[in-house]
Amino acid sequence: MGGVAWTEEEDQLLKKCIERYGEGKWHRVPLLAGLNRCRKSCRLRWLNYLRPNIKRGSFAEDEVQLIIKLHKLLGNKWSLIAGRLPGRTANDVKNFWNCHLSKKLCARETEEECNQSAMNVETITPHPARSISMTGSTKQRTQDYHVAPNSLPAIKESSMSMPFNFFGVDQQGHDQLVKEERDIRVQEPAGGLFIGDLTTEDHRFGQFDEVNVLSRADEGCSKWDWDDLMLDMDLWTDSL
DNA sequence: AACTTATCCAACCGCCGCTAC
DNA sequence: AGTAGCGGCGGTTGGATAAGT
Repeated sequence: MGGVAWTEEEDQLLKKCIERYGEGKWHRVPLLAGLNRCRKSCRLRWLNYLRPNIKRGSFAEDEVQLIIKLHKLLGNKWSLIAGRLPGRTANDVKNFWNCHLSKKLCARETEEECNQSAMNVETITPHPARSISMTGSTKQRTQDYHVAPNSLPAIKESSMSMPFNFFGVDQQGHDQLVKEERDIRVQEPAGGLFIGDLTTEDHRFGQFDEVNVLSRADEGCSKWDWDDLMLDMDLWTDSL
């Protein structure tokens, strides 16, 4: 291996130490646990191997698809990608990518490039059937999203009191307040971060070709980062 | 069976950003 | 403002194992 392998005894010592003192303060762990390992080794061993609920074994097809999608959006941000795959560690995801996906995708891309140039076909981006644009209060960013009805992700328990106003754009191009929502429910941290109440099934949205979601700047920002929010909008819409 | 090559993955290394002083 | 210490991250390494010849 890359270094000296951990023994069963060392694992037990580390596990007991974390159970007793909790995670964090890694600089103290070697001393507290009585281990002849550096803080980084202890942290890594815990995060990648000893931590409860770590999923072992091969990646399921849906996990693979999610990794590909996330990597497209985030690049080599393994910890962020792993954060959205319950039970998977950043190291697992990174290894899996390096061993399996990078080669596979590279081969596929080369093949596609050959096909493209051979056929001289122009790629056409489909026009969204219905779009949603979002504007954050702290980081201005607007983008159109394709939203298909009845295909929204499941909502898990969590919430943030971030006020949003839903504006519909009518046929004359005028904004109309459709809905005011305070509690935007989200899924976090491991399974992603989705806006829960943004639903085109809402009959009030049906009359509009476009819905704008605007946070109210006067209320400040929540603990969730807009980048996360936007990422999940990307994921959500990309999967449709 | 013996050897070589490829693949997997745990562990290490160096860097970065944050925080406290 | 500068610096040290820390946690965290991504890239890399190299031993173990599987697959191929």
